[in-house]
Amino acid sequence: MREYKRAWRERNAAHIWEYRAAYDAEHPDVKRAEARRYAEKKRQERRRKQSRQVSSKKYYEANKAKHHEYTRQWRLRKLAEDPEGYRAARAVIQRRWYEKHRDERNAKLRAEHRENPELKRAAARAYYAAHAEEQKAKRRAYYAANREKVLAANRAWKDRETRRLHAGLPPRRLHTTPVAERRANTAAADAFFAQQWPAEEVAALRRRRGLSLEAVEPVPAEVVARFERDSQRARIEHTLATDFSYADRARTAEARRYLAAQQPRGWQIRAAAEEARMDAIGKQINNRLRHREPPRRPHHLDPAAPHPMLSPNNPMGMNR
DNA sequence: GAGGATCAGCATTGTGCACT
DNA sequence: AGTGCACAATGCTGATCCTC
Repeated sequence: MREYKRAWRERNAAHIWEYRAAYDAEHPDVKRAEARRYAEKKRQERRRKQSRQVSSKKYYEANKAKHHEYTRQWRLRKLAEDPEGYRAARAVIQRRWYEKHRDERNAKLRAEHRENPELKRAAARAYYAAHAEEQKAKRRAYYAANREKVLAANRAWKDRETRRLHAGLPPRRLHTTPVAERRANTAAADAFFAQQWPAEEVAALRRRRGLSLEAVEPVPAEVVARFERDSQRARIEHTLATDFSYADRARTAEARRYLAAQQPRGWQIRAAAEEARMDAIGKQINNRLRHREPPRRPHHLDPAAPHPMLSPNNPMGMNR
């Protein structure tokens, strides 16, 4: 009977709709009352659901230990009943969760590792020590399977090293900063940038350097003129480089001649001197930041062993 | 080939809610 | 009041890739 009625309603949906609309138009008060009843019913449902949640939560909080024990037993039972099926079902659920929280979780793992890398390192060292041969065999198998890839990576590395040596650059050493050092750096930066200078101290500093406001000389007209010339030159250079309406060669040459004419006599000499001065500053900074002796950890199995990089046969020792 | 960083995946435990 | 289960989170281990 139910099925028959459902089919009938489906067949006559348009008719029912018309009939309802006509009835509602004739009895607006009935329609309103119906709407109110419906809204009230929904509200009640929501309230009931909420109170169920609250009481469930209360019950859970009151019987937490019991519930944990129950859940533990339930899981053991399920596992015993059907180990394969249970594991598979669980894996699906976990997979779902993992897909949804992949980035978040990985970020968390990275942060944890950064906070305390020793934990993981110690475990890795122990593992390597216990499975040295196995690991080496795996490495060899990987090499056998990916020989070209490994060789290409080695070539790329050697090329880079060669370029570095020719350019006279210091060795490139990537290393993470230990937690303690990171903390100290942050604290120092905070102390430096957040420090408040009392007005009288600022005044004292200025006096000591002959920078008191009264003593500041007006900027010489010549310096102002040079600054304005340089600014204009930079603007023109920028326009030439970016505005295609200046693509015409003759006009470009003309503009350059104009720029040259604008420069005061001897500007090339002065520019070279400035260049040399900037170079000297750059070198100083470079020297200060250079890693002279890159940090090394002793060999994890044999702390007395020389580092492979120091081996005369190791191509990586080329920078020594 | 050593050792580090990162990530995936399984194990374990905790939490909350629907349902009986 | 109690059960059952999905989702959430963390622990632990090993795989893979990277740098040197």
